[in-house]
Amino acid sequence: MPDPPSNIRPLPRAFFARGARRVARDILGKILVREGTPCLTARIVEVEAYLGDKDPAAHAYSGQTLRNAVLFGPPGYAYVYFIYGNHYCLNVSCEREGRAGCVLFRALEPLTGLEAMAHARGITLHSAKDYPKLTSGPGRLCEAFGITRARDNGCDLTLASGGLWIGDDGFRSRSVVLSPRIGITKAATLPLRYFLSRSPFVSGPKTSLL
DNA sequence: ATATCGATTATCT
DNA sequence: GATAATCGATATG
Repeated sequence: MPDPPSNIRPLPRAFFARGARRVARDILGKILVREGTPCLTARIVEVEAYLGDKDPAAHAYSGQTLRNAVLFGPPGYAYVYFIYGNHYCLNVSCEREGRAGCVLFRALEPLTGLEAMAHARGITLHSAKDYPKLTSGPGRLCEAFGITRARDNGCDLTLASGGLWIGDDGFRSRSVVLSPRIGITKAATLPLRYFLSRSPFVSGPKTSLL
């Protein structure tokens, strides 16, 4: 059974046409969907906001290049980049054309298609304690969903027909907390990482600020 | 639980 | 030529 996402509606473009911090906070609890057989779905539990050309930690900081061009386009599109010679990372563009804010996906709670995700990750699921190894971490979630730059960069994440999209099933997030962003050296103290403090699928420390 | 380190390549200086 | 929005393995407390 292909697990059709019957009660999941795509988020409208207007959702993404806001500042990266608000999009980051509100996108927690939404669902990342990869159409296919089976359909892969997972709830977003950890993200980071990147603020565009004023943010020293953002890829847009030094202006537009071929690599980061999607960030300077309209909101709601996938920016996928390759890092450390090994991993892809997924972002969604925010704000509006010419404004390069975005949100980085850091961790998901897998909902459907877990065996397919495990296969894509090259691991075997022995018990529930293996589930976080599927999608906890920016590189891991991309591997689980088969996300690559060649395949998904520039994809419209508001279109269910696009193969990769972001949906809302009415879930209301509890206990959203903030912390500094992970793995960066510039602007490393700003509290721009958003996560659900109750979720066991969050990557990295669960100590919050504020 | 936290710390350190090697792998591996696109992108930019 | 240096760097990087990471991961997995290893070491140590």
